[in-house]
Amino acid sequence: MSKPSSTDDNSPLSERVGFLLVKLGFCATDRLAERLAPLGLGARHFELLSYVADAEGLSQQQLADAMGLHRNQMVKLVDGLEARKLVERRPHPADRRAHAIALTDKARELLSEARRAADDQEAYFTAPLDGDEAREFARLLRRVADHAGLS
Amino acid sequence: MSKPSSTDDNSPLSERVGFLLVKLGFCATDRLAERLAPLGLGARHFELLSYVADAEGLSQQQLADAMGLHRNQMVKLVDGLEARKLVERRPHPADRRAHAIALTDKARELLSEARRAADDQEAYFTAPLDGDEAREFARLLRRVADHAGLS
DNA sequence: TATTGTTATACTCTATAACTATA
DNA sequence: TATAGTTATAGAGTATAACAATA
Repeated sequence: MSKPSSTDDNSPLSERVGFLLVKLGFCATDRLAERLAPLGLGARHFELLSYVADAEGLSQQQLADAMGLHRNQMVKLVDGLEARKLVERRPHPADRRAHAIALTDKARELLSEARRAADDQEAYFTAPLDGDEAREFARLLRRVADHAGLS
Repeated sequence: MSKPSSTDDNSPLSERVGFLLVKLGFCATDRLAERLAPLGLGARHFELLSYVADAEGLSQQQLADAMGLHRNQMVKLVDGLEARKLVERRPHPADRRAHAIALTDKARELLSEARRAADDQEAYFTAPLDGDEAREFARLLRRVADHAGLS
């Protein structure tokens, strides 16, 4: 008894779910980067700004954990955004080793534009789907992502 | 009048389709790499072997086009597989500049194992879905990928 | 003149270790 | 002793330009 699968073992690579996820992932990353480039932001910058906007005052370590990065990588990421006056390293109220990362007003404005860029990228991928399909696609993606521990 | 969307502009990043595609893509790549590692293969090697299995005798340039790579990258990729006696560079029947890439019997055996690794990776992602949902997920993914020009 | 395979180079990303100041 | 931030370094991966052989 084997569980019925949506693809058989000899179906071409280009139709397999696991492989489609890989390819779509690279493509989605590229398309997002394209649309963010005019704003001078990379996908990582956008992600970080979004996290900080959702929860201001977190430490670099906490942000790194949330984004699945090592704290070493967070340093350069914050360096870049701080140099552009988009985030500030403030003294952490509870731990003098840590920085409390905060958004500037300039960043809040830029983030609005970046969200529109992300809307645009999303629309590009959901374009071939009608309303119901797009909602179902989003629901299934969230469920799969959740199960894979991406939350 | 704006088209109804599956997500509104202020929904958290982690629930947005565009971002889920990015994150799931990285995760799917990692999980595939994990399962292929015991076979000594990277995701790129597996992809190349699969393409060659589907159409033997293609040139490196044609394979590079199919995989969305530059021909320069294909050289090292083929080098690695040739060193392990998984592919052969044969004289191309129609163009003396080109190589006709062929699979060895050893590669055909390894490819069977690699496909099982890919099945395993796929099962990991579709685990939270029931049969109907998995089929619908695959259908939607194919449609989106197709529209994004990944075929 | 254009194309295939190749090499070399540089640039970006990422992974790791080590240091400092705090806890 | 462990943790937050930092720095430096090495490795993988990627992008580009150039060259020889052939079309």
